[in-house]
Amino acid sequence: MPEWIPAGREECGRRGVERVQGRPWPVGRRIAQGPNSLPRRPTLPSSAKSGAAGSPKGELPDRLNPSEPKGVATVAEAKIKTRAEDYAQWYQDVIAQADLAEVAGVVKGCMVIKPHGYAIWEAMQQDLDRRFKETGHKNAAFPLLIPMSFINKEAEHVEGFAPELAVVTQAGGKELEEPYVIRPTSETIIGHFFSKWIDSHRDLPMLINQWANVMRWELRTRLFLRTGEFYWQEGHTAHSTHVEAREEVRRMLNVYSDFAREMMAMPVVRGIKSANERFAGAVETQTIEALMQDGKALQCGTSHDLGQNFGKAFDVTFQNAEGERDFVWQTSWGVSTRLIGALIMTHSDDDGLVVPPKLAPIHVVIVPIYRKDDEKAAVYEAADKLAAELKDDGLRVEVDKREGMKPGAKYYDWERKGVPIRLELGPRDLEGRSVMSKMRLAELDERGRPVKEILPWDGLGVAVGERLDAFQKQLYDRALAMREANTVSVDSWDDFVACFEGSKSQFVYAHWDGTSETELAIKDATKATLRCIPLEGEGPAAEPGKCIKTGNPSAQRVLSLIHI
RNA sequence: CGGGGUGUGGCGCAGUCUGGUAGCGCGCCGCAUUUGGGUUGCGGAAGUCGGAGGUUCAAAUCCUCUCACCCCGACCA
Repeated sequence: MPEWIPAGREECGRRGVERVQGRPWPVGRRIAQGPNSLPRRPTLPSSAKSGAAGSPKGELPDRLNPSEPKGVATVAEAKIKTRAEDYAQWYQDVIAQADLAEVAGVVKGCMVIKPHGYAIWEAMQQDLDRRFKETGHKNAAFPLLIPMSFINKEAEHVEGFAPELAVVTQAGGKELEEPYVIRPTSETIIGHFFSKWIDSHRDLPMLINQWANVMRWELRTRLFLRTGEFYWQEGHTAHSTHVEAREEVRRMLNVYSDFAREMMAMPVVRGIKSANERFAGAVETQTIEALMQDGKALQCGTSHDLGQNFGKAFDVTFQNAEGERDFVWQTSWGVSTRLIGALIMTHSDDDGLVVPPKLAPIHVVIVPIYRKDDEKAAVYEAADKLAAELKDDGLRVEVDKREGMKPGAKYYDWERKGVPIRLELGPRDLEGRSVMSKMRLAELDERGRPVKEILPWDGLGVAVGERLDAFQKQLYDRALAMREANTVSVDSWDDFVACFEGSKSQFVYAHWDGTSETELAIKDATKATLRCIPLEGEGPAAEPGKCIKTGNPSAQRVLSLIHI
């Protein structure tokens, strides 16, 4: 084995290790070696069942990429439908195979988020919570049940939410005098408390966030994307001026877009919703929109300028420095467990879940390889030691000691679950004080086998950290490339219609005359909805033109496409 | 709310038309075998057939009622 890494020193080389915000793994100060700079192990006998050759898995510039060779059907392919075959089924299969969640079944439209899925949500929460606190917000909790009369106080709010309310009419064995609704969102009940808490401009701004579950009785549900009950965070703030409230709306929208980009490795377009798509009761709704692999858009987060609407409905007033009483200016903003759906549809592939390392429940899985009991004991001992060291480096590590399962079966299992890096550790590695490492999106060699690399024990944490960094970046670049490849600007109605022929969908920038009538007419004709009017710096440069539908003047292009 | 469908071991299904011993695959448990890309064999445990009523000597199967969930459309983070 001439290419084998020679035995190294005892220490695991964590000197010179530092942590970076939002990045739990160690990062070496020394220059990162390219992933291909280390020797590759001699080739192993290839299994007859090994999957598709060609088509490097690390690239997915086109969505779906239906021309991708399928190769011999494997067990994995039988368990997960390909995206090209049936995108909706693929989505369900990925969730089932990665053990993220399941349909509750006993409760209509609701889901059970399983530990592996919830861990992703916890990672999201942790980072978002940090960002909220850094921008001055404090967490609080308000009642799950809201008096029906509260919902009725804001005209547009009632109208918007009435159809999806779940109502409690009985409690303690008696009919309630006034029914409660299970919160669909908390503007009303928080408005009530703001009116108690706010009296002076010195009480402002009031910056509150709540982590909670909410219920909206949806007619059609999909795991994570739209369920009867979901988990989210709702920020609620009150300000003394509209200008300050609008700054808050934009600030939190940017928190969301930064989070999407940095943590989820997901590019988003920031924009303003049309009147039709606006939050019920808001003056303006700002949004981040992402393009999924099937060409559809997903609204991933919203930030609302509530104006004084709820202030007036709940009598939230304050006395300003001049001694005059005024209604507060409020905002609200939220992201939900839908983001997990966005994550799946942005990065995952036909082999299962792919998660960016910064949100991955498990960064590294160590698969021990052995034949005999004595080998097993030695390999387990080494695996535990390496795992402990990697954990010391801040990595989330799992040693897969399941008995009666061949290593190959474990490989597939962890790949379906989206673990970014797998380390294979066997007797030969013990001799060489090394491990065989394989990335979740490893390219395939000329013979269709995934490229693996040998990493020495010495400095393993740093080497793994570098690879996780590269993986995080690779995912973002790939997602951005996919979005760019599926974004067009059109100027004529015919070109616009062509963008949505059949089941096609993509990001389309087009001129619109700004009226709801035209927006609805376009939707009727093409199923395409207006996702947002892009903020400055998003999409093509703002330039006047003519509406593709009516020919009326338009100040700038808007983003339109079919949504999920 | 319309349209369609499904309820049978943990999961996926067959059996229902034509009433007569509760079946199959996967999973699970045990033993052996295997282990660097989805081992194999033998043995085993596990089901009030969604619920109620009815017909019958006999009901998963036929009749009536009922409940729940899923999928497709209209609403939405």
